[in-house]
Amino acid sequence: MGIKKTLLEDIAKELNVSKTLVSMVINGKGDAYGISKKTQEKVLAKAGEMEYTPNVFARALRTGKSHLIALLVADISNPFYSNIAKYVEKELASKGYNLMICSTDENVEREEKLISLFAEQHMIDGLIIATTNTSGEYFKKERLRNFPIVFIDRYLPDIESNYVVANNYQGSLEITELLIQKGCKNILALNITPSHISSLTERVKGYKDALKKHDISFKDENLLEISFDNIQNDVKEKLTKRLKQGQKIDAIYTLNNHIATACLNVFNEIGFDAKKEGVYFASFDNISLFDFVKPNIISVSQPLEQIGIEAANLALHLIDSKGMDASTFKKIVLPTSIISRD
Amino acid sequence: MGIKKTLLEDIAKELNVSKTLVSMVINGKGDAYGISKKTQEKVLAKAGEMEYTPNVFARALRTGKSHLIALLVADISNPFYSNIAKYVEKELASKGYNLMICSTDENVEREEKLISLFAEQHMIDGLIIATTNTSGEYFKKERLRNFPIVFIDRYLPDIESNYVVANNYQGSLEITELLIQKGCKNILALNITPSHISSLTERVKGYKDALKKHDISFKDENLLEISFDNIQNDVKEKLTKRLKQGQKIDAIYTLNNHIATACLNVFNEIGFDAKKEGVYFASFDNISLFDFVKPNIISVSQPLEQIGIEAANLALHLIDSKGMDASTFKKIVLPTSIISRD
DNA sequence: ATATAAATCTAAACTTATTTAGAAATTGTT
DNA sequence: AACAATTTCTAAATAAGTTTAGATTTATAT
Repeated sequence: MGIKKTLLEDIAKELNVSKTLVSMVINGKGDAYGISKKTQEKVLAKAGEMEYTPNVFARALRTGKSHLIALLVADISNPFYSNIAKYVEKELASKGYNLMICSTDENVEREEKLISLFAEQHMIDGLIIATTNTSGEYFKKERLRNFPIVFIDRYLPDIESNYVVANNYQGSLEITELLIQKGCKNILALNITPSHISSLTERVKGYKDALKKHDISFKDENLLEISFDNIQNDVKEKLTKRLKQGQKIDAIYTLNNHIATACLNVFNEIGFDAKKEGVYFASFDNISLFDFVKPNIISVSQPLEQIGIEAANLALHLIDSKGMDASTFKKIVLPTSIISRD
Repeated sequence: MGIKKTLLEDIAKELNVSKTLVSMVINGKGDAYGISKKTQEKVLAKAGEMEYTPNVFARALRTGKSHLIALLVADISNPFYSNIAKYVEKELASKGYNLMICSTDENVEREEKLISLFAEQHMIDGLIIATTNTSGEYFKKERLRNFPIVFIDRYLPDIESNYVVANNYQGSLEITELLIQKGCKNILALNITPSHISSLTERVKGYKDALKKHDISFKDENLLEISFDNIQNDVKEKLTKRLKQGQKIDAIYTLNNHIATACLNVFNEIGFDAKKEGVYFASFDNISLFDFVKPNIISVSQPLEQIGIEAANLALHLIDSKGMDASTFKKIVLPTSIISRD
């Protein structure tokens, strides 16, 4: 292993002091423990010279703090999550914390295994999670009580929790209204099923309420439920079928970026030209490349940077006020914006 | 902190055995240490019943292994990296390792700080990195000698190292040849500068060699160097200028997905319609949404999954054969493919 | 029954830091 | 100079595992 790592004890020996003292100084507690300025300087100088870096495991073992926070997302390759991840990391780095990003692959068991590994064993100090779980049952475990957890994107209705989400209801309401203003009456919405996920149910609610608000009656045939396991094929089958029967569609509105991409693929496959057909295409979630995609996409943009920053800071807050504040849950709901691309 | 965590000692006391024995059994070394089957069963049953999970810090402190591998990328929000990250994680998870993904923001100091924090302190067992460093100097440090490091995407020419990269030269050669076959003579390439990065220099080389191979002389005015700090503006300025002067362009070829996106933005801004102008648009790197972007993009697709899997396994191999194998470096170069989208 | 070998188990050391309780050195007071 | 009060520092305990060296117990051979 190349060269031996410098230990506290090595510095202590060099300076003929105790490792206790060295530890105190290096942790910035020299003044608090009444170590003379001169000694402090000596220690810091020697530590620098010997390139001392503390062993994080020994430190974490003793203190119970790792300065590590984990971010669990369903799929890190989804730009929605990878962008949030970037901002979470940046914010945490500025506060002396490191981020572990893990992708659960929308797999509940894997999510629970990771939480168990990281959180229950206190490998991490806090957890930020876009959960794929549909019930809060798992999070009620005794071991997770009082563990700092921040939900992002999605929260679980059946437990009290701290969360940072976009205003899915409002965003969905607004984009639907925009379509209505453009003259659309028959707006076909595509949702993922099973969708106990809070963000999606609220988007559906926003869609329906917008219709109601403008006296358009909701029709079952205008909400396609796409099976998560088989998005591409399911969109192809159900969309093709719907396009052929039922009332003519004025707009297609996908409730997340996954379905949007699947739709675009299907448009290509079946040779459906939305522009020619006079059909608007809209989607919740915004991806920068949407700017160049044909057909034009009207989209709801979530404040990714803000979600990241708020989630990071909320996690740090929970860590600092461990237990003190356990009774009050912070629920942060951030506004979305519509990108219309006419 | 809710309920007290179960310790080895707790199990030992319950069963009236030593914690040594419990540790051995739990680590699957019961047979090796000659613990009777009956006792082993007893221990495992009790451990399950008491929901024992080992303290990773204590374990790592004693063994020097954390079963953690870090993946450092320049920008996790870049789909190229986030996709690789997904596959690396999946592969490692299947082998009992966990992945820490960190984004260095193309910032050399941050990269070095993270490496120092993770690798030099042995917080991680291995490192997979798309380095933003331009020289291998930092990696020659005594402390990093023999530390398992796998470079991905980019390697440093001035040091011997283990790496997994796409065949950037070949891919660039092929896409340039494809453009030439389509009748292009004046192919404008846009590169990032400063580009000591191996992947980019090889793409430039592939581009130039393709021209040479087809007896087309390379012109300086057909290779724009875009400043990394200011991609968008720089592309706008230099591309606009080039479009107005010099010989007419037959194709625009961006050397990575960042510049491709910047170009698309500029096309929009200045109202340049590549199709109308009869200009092909090509880019190294492929993003799934490219399928729907106008103008059509001819692109070089890198084998993201394969890169991820190979990198993960190479890292694990290095960890296993710590030091044994230090003299032979594995250099894995994977083939790319062209996606032509006519 | 006794010595030897094999099987099974354990006490204590060890990993590297932090923290507690208290010792030693210095300063101040009379 | 004697005693108290500060200031400065340290030995030892501690975190929770793994590993080493060796102790017991059981089985086998004579």
